[in-house]
Amino acid sequence: MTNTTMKDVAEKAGVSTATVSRVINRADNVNPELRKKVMRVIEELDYKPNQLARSLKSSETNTIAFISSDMSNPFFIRIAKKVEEAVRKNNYTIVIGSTEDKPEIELEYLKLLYEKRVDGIVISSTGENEDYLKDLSKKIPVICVDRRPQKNNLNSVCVDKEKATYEAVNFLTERKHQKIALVTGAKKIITNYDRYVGYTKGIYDNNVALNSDYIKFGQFSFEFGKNSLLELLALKEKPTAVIAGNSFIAAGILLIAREKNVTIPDDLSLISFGNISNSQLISPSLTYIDEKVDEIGRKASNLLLSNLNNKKSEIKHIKIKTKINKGNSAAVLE
Amino acid sequence: MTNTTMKDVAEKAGVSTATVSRVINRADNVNPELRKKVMRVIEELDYKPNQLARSLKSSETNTIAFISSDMSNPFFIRIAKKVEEAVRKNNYTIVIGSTEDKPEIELEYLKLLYEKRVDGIVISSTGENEDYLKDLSKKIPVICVDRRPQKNNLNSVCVDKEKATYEAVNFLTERKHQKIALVTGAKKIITNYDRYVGYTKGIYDNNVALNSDYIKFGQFSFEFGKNSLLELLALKEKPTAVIAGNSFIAAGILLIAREKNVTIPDDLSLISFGNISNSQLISPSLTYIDEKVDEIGRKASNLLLSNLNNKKSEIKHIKIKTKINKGNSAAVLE
DNA sequence: GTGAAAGCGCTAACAA
DNA sequence: TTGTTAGCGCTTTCAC
Repeated sequence: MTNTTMKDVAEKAGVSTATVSRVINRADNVNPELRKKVMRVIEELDYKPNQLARSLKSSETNTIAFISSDMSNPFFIRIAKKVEEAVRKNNYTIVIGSTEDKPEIELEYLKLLYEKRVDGIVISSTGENEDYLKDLSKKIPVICVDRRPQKNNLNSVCVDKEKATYEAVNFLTERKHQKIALVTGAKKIITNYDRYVGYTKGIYDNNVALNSDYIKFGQFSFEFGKNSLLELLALKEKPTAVIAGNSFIAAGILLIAREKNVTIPDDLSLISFGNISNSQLISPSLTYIDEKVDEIGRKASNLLLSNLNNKKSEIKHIKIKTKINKGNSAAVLE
Repeated sequence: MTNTTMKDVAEKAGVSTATVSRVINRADNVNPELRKKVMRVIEELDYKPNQLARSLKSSETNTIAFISSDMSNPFFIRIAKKVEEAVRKNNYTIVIGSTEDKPEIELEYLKLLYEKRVDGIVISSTGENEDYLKDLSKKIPVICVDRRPQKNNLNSVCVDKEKATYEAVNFLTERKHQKIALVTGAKKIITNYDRYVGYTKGIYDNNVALNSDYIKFGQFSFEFGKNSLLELLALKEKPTAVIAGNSFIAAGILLIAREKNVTIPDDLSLISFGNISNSQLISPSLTYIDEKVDEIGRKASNLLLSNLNNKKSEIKHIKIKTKINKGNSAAVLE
């Protein structure tokens, strides 16, 4: 079951491979008669051009990579989906990689994908392989999404997590909260640093006492949300409000609150980065920071495509503005 | 910024490309001295082999494709993730495609991916391009997941939806339900046909009256779940139980039930294919058909990998057994 | 152990 | 308009 090649078609049609190539590439300089004949043979032989060979010549694979920590996180999926839709229209396919936020896996993927000569990369990076990314970006477009590059100048489409967190603190202090906790993902991840900075600045500017017990770094997971709230509830000075770094954490917090009869928002206010799944079925409705996920996806795709089409485009840093979507999970203290 | 090639390395190291090739492929028949020298030059030049060229020779791309209707559906994501994990360990990358259940998009993807010479395909197909799939399967392994092939003999790893639905009907009749509705996805999709058959057989075997108003085909969506329940509630003879074809539909049903003050399970029982996201936060807990999603993913990966390694493996049909996971959404009628 | 050379399937410059 | 040919970057005989 060996594959039909252009040569087979050429022979059977009694023409050269160049002519076959012209036919399948819709070049106009080929005799209509011949074209028809070739087309017929292509049909008969069920010939399918080998993109590998094409790519080897053109050094374009029409493939882009999407790398994130976790492809089962709705946040990344929504971005990936937008990117997929956008690039498909431009005849690209998309290969995906989940790194579990492990730098080794990330690096392995980056190397592999470069060797496979993907035409571009969209990545939400661990941050540990940034120099490698910078090198890559000299050869193919690299777009950082959600997590901003730290020391290198790379294209990026990110939410301003610092500002968002700062605003969340303001939102809470305006509602008279003074004991505000921050529960978020791993310390190493730049977005959590940004949340931390936004948080501490907010605390400072609002003349609130800084309490280190209120700051929890861990994972973006349901479990971590649960455990963190358990710890916070065990403090002598319980917080009156929590800012959750993502929706998995928020869900964990909601669950423990319910189990421990901590009423949200009466006993505890909660603001989350991003809304939780099936939120319509869960009460109270969350007050959450809308990260404009689709906008991230759209802008990242556009940036990628324009870089793909124009090698010389200059590096852009796009900041997505968030807004707080008011639900019923944040109360005003008397 | 032209790429370093094997030739560059060979020249700089003063050897032939054959030797370089042997070095990077860890062939044993190369002088340790030379090997070191070549390695050093590879480092210096930061040489990365071009997989495209390799693939052209070997006709293996180490890439597999995962095609489903909707990559943002948790059901498919969980399967895809299992597949990704499994194939990554074997040095494959995974390219994904969402078809939105449109046969044209599916066909477009299949053609494109074949031209790109993916080594294998895992697909949850619309069913409309099955002959094309069969052709493909003569060249590369094709594994159908979740949706069984209809007329062709293709590898498959599927849940027995007919049996599962039949059992759900039994489960409900045992609890004295006689007015049971089925709300599921599009009629064209084979799994919905199977659900329909399982449903009607269950109705027959339990001597329940068949009521066509109780059967709703539509989409696997939240919206369709909502609209369907609205319609069912408008009937003179309202059903006492609903079987939802997937968790999106179930979520829609839960929402409308809540809005219309229809208490589940007191006023209406609900059984869903698959549990909903954040189920811990939603009450009542669902009685659902556990489709063993991870098992599907695992078995599909294994089947794929064994086919990849052994071209002559025979076609297998793996049926996944479901089981009903009892929650609090299905009541016993007095 | 090493190199020369052919070839994987295609495209594109150049000739005819 | 069409064919010849070289070459994309690599692997792999086959000599040496």
